[in-house]
Amino acid sequence: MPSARPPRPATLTDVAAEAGVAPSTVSRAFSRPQRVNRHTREHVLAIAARLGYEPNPAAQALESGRTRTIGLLVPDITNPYFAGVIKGAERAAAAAGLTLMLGDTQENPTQEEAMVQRLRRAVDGFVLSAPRLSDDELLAAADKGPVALVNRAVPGLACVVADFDSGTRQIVDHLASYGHPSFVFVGGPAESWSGRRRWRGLRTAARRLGLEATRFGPFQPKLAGGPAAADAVVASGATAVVCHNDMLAIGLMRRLAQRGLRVPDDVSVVGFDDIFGADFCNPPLTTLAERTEDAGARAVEALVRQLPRRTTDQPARVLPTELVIRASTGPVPDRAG
Amino acid sequence: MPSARPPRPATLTDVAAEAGVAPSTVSRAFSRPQRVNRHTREHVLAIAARLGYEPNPAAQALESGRTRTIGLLVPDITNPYFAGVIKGAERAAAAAGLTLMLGDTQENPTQEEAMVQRLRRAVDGFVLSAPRLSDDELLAAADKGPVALVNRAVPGLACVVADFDSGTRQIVDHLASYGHPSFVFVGGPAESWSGRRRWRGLRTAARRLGLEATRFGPFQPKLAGGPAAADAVVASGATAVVCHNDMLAIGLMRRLAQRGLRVPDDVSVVGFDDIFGADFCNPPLTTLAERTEDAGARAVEALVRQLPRRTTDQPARVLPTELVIRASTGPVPDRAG
DNA sequence: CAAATTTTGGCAAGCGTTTGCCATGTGACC
DNA sequence: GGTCACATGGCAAACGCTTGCCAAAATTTG
Repeated sequence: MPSARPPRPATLTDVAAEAGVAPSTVSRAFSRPQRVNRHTREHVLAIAARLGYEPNPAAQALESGRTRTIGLLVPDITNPYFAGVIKGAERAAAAAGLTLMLGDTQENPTQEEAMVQRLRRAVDGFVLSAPRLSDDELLAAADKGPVALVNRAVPGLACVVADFDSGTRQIVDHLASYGHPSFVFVGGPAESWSGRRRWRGLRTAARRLGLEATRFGPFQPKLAGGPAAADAVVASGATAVVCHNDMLAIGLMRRLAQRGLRVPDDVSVVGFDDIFGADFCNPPLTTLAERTEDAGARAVEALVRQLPRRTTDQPARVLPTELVIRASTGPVPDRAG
Repeated sequence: MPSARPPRPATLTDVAAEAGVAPSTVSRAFSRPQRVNRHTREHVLAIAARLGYEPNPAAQALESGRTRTIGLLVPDITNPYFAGVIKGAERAAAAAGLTLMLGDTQENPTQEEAMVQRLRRAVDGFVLSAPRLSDDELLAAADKGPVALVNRAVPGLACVVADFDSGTRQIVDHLASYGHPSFVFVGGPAESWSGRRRWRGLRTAARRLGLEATRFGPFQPKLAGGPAAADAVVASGATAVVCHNDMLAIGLMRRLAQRGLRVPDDVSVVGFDDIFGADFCNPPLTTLAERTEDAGARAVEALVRQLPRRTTDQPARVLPTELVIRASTGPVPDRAG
């Protein structure tokens, strides 16, 4: 063994020299196994293993243009809803040999745009979860590279969305069955597509069943948005509230409790997402469950599918939703007067 | 304007040609502003802006060896504790112009090792949150590149840890003040350094105050670990329980409720972390709060500090903890017999 | 057995930057 | 007016890998 082992990490060239073949052969032994004789390949692989060779991703990316990395942007990492999406995406990405670059856009369209810009050259594509960007901006982004959307449908783009039509109908059915003549929808950010979708579904279902639906908001889709929403609800005298998401619903319930209102005796509360915590808050929250990990995983898969070449048409993948009835909803209160 | 705008993204060379300078000048205009005449620089920058030039990160990484990216590995993304760490790390990384690569190790040392291996060449350094690897393995990893640890202290490595000594003392004081003669510690994974640290602190504090402390476990540090832990606790007849973390504590409380035990009337429960949900579960959980976002941010800062050159010595940064007393703890029950 | 075909491996040209080194221009200093 | 130092810009060699193209070898075909 004449050649000294270099102190720096072994390169493909080192392996080639040690194995007595050309660098191209080593490269192909890894990336196009069938392009090289089995015997040669095994020899090369053995040498590579002995030298502890690991390809330099930067060099690979430079030449091939592929980074084996995808960007995942979420509005708020600390919202357990997105934690689920991240987990699912991470799993699917790992399965595809891809690495995840994570960005927290802080519910901010400007920030989102900036992150897409900044990461664009560093990733092979984006999964955008609940993006706050406009359709046009999203389309523009998709023009420069593969994109998959979670809970946002834009014609022509790969989308994974929850089945809000059926879900909102379930919610309204549930409320109607308890005798509520009306409800208020506590809305989230105006830019939220899923928020608009939820409201649309609720309103349609309400009309069909003869309930009256009112929309309040916008409110921050976090615990912190709850108090303001709760106060508006109290002032309105509503008997039932559907909140933009569980964070808001939980924040609202806490404020309601502070103000002496009982859930569900005085007010029924429904959320969206079925996040971690929805089943052990007090009372346990009735909410529309979404398969968040699936959503993340499906989005990555959709992205992977367009990685080699962009496919022509991408049908929106819609995920089932399911109303989880817990203790935060109940019959309409019997208020004399 | 003689040169046609290329359809592909503009490269540094394009900018150089258009500006009538050498590529090296363009490069320096960006990376070493003071190395080039102000007039020239402004001209170059203007051309670059007009051409929409953005440096190719792969090419930069290849030549410079720096990727402007750091890896963040956590045991479980869906644990809100780590969501906080991630958020803080993301913020600090963005502030330093760095991007985060995220990995979920699934509480699995093997997985953790594999991810470090896989990402090593793609990042400038790692933040390892609650790593399950052994000290030696961690040291070995640090030998190949910068590393910062969260809630794990290894001599010679940059560490950010919560102040468990003071924290555990607060817990035991609290329990003692309620008259509990003893308590059990419901332990998490054996590989968890912070778990060992917590137990050590509790035991020491217990001895000092004349309480008896027993350790159960290991249990999974998730909601799912709660039932088994609860049953063990019930069987033991303990009046107070300190859990490895809040997830476990909440899972345990739910099981306790199912079995007809009231918290805190029959059993007091204390957790660690003060995660999202700890304040609105039923009853609200007494727990040791940790500044998770700070922890993430500090770790990234410590990492950034060793990015240009490794510093000689890294004192562990210790973060304050604070006991949040809520409703899950109370006086020792008055059990006749 | 020669010709045609398929495998297999090597050559060399990049991919888009950074950076060490050198050449020039400019002003300062004596 | 000459010497020096410094500011500025260019040259060219990497960085480690991929890939189009070609040649040699092996295999099939007529």
